[in-house]
Amino acid sequence: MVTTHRKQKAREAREDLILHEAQAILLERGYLGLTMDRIAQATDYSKGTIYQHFPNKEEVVMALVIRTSTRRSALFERAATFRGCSRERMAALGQAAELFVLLYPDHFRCEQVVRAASVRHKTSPERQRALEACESRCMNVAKGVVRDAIAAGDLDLADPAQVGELTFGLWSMHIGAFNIAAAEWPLEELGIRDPLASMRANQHVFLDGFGWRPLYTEHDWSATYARIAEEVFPAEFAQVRGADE
Amino acid sequence: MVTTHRKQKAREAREDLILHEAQAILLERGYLGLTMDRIAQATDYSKGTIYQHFPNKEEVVMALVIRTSTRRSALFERAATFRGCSRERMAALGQAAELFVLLYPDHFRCEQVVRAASVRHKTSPERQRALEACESRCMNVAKGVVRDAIAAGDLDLADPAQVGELTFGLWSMHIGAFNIAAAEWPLEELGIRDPLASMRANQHVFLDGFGWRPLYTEHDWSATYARIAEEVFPAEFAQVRGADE
Amino acid sequence: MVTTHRKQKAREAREDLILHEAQAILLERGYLGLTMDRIAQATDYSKGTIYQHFPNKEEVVMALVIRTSTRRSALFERAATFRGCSRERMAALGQAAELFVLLYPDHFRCEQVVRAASVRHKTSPERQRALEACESRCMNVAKGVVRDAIAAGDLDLADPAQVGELTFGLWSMHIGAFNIAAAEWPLEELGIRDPLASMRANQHVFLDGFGWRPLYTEHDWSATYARIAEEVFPAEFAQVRGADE
Amino acid sequence: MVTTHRKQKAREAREDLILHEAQAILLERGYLGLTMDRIAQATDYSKGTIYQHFPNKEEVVMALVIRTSTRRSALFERAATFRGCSRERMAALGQAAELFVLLYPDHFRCEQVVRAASVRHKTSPERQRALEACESRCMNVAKGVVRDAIAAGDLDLADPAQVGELTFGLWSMHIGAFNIAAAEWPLEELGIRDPLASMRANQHVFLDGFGWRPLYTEHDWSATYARIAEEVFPAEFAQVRGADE
DNA sequence: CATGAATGAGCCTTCATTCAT
DNA sequence: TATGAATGAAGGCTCATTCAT
Repeated sequence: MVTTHRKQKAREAREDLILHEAQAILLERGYLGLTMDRIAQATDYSKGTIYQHFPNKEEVVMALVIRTSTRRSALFERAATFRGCSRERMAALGQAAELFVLLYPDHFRCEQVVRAASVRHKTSPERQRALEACESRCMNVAKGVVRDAIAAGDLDLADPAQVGELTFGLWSMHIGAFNIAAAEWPLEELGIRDPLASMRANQHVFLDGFGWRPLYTEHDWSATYARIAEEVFPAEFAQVRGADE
Repeated sequence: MVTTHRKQKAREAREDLILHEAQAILLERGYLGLTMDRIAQATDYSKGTIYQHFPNKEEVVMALVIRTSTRRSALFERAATFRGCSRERMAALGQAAELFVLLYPDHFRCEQVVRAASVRHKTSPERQRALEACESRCMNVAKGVVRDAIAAGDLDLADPAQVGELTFGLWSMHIGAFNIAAAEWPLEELGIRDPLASMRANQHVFLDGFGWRPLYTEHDWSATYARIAEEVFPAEFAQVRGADE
Repeated sequence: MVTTHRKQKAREAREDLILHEAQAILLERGYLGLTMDRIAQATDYSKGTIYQHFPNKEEVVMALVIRTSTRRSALFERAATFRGCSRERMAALGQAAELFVLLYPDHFRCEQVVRAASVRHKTSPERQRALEACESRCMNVAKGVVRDAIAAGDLDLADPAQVGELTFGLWSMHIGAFNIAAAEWPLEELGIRDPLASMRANQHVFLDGFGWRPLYTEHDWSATYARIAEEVFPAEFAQVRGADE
Repeated sequence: MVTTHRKQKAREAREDLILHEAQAILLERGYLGLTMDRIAQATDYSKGTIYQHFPNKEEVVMALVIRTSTRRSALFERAATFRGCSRERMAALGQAAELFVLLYPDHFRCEQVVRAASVRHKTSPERQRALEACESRCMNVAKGVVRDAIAAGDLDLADPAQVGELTFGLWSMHIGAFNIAAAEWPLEELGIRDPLASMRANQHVFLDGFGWRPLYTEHDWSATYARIAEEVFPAEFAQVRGADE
């Protein structure tokens, strides 16, 4: 029993090491540059051992994405606990999303890889479901905040179907902004220096469009953001700021 | 002379065929599944012939994207000529973007491929510039309409820099929505059936947030859309509708 | 008749152009870098036209080598006419060999290529014979001078077979020195700065070893070399010196 | 431990086999005819396995040359230990060079290949240095004997720089003679039947030219050569003679 | 005659995966 | 259970040569 348990722990540690190194390679050399040989070399294990953990290369990348996505939904769930009015809580969600991007700046590219049908379909159904679950959790957290806003009278939606639509709008702005930023599009031509800041501003405009109270002009948002950073993500912000210097 | 001309035409036809088949393969099997061998086989030409048209695989994809992107900027430029108030003209631009997606539903994925630096940097500088030019044209058309709105008093922006930000917002919603749709994300969970329609609604909310008049509730937009379809894109709409049936 | 003649001249001019460009390519990019495509492009003729002059790539290189080798034997024959004693005439031959290297510094590499059996055997027997004839002429000129030396009493050889041996000795020193120089061997380690000068000195030592009079120490060789340059190769030396500046 | 050792040996055996077959192909079909495919086929290994030993074709040839060159410098070093006067020791060096040619008749052509800059520059710096080291050792051995001759009063050189020149002379005769022989030049025309013997004779003439005592005519060289064969290279001569029959 | 599009064998190299030790 | 040698299909690309126009 004890032995089994110890072995189990060793196994997990190994798996973590593999994923850690795989991620580093993926970021440095791209998906085509990620080879089982290189993972073996980086981890100091043999190729055979790698294959005992992951039946193929696709599963490695999938596991990578799931691991990070799990952290994202955790961030979202923590953000939703922010003690504030509904729109403040939604701002906390936005903060979580931004924070996630800062913490895992390359996850986006990894996820794109797994999104390619040719890759995803080679992975096990369990892992596919695990990934979907991560996403569901994020979206449901967001929907919950929207519903709370309606319940609290902060937001009036003509149609309950708009709950999903609003969420979709925020989400697509987020995804789109990162896509654009990652793709080396000529943002200077638009006068955009800090895509993250612009995106945050635009999301507020969008929520104002829905009439979600308090409107952007009715509230001291910088105070709210300071509180979010301090009350919900103190450790993460410290980490992000530390990396900056 | 005549001979030269005929040869030139044959060459172009060949190039078109290659691009056509390459696109089909790219969509079916992804970028990694697109090989020069397969292009050769699909076009019934030999590999050598393919290489006489395109010096490498990356240039094939690049040519593909440029060809379609050129059509997009043409659609945008036509949309901007719509005779209506400023927000109606912006709606025409949105219409152009939607139309483009319906006409070339797969362009989006192709473009993603070329966006990857590792691919783009292998193509000739001329092609790179050509692609950038397409994008610039689209963005400048959009910025022009925003500026016209300000000049006409339909829109008040606190800061002229917001011209770019507004454009960026619409654009990122557009890109994000298609990314999400293309990635087989579980949109049903959000109750989204028609991502295009949802995106259009969200963009109106966004513009309302900026106070761009006439607001969504102040105007008969379905009449406007009907006019756009009829006056600016009659042929295209016929084609799209025809494909539906 | 006249037409035929004119055509013949045009044909030869074209052939010269082809060889000229082929040589340039061969030198710049090596044998593997010499392609029929490049020759066609450099000459502004089509590939088909090139093939009407030379049935394959090997023949091009062969023709190249023969053309230059012919010039070498011409230099040798002229050198042998130098009016001086036998050893001075042999010095003139050495001078011719050096001059040739200066005039056609890359011929050596071209010749190496043709020497490879795999290349030579693809060329026509006539061309193979033509190349051998060039070499024979050079060697016979040298042998003639040796025989003249014996006849004049300047040289005593124990065995008439040594006529060939002496020639072979000079020749191998020549070839060897250029091989070594061309191969980027670390000559500095031997303190050799100017392989050509060293080779000339060594050849004199060699002839001294045979007792060919006048010995190196018995004669003002610099005066002889000056006379050779002036009387036999005035134009060539002018050309070589001109290139130096 | 034992396993590691056995594996190491197996690896070396494999490498030897690869080099052996590669050499055969190189000699039969030339450098261009040497392909990784053919090596794989000849060794009955797959191409992938070959690449696990040598990262590219150039390295294969380089390894080939280094392996044999190492043997050459060993022969040289042994030759220099011959107990005799200085000129006898130089004769032993000549003997080593001849022996080497008889033992590895094809090395010469392989070396030519590696000499081509385009090939050498694709190999690892370590291998490049290893090859240079081989050559340096040979040349230094020769220079050492020349210096000993001067010290012993057997040789007077006007200028110490001539130590290198003398070495260069012998060396170039050697290289040149083999180049000529390998290139299927028409040696019969010179009456040369045995290029090796002629070269040896010529080298003696050359040393006589320097006045290196004892001169060719002052000494029983056949006795010296017999002693060299017996005292320094008994095994090698047996091998060479055995192959003759 | 000139042209250059078309061919297709062939080259070097990579890498996911298997399996004997 | 760990290892890493072996595999071999596949990929991108080149180029001598042919032949219809």
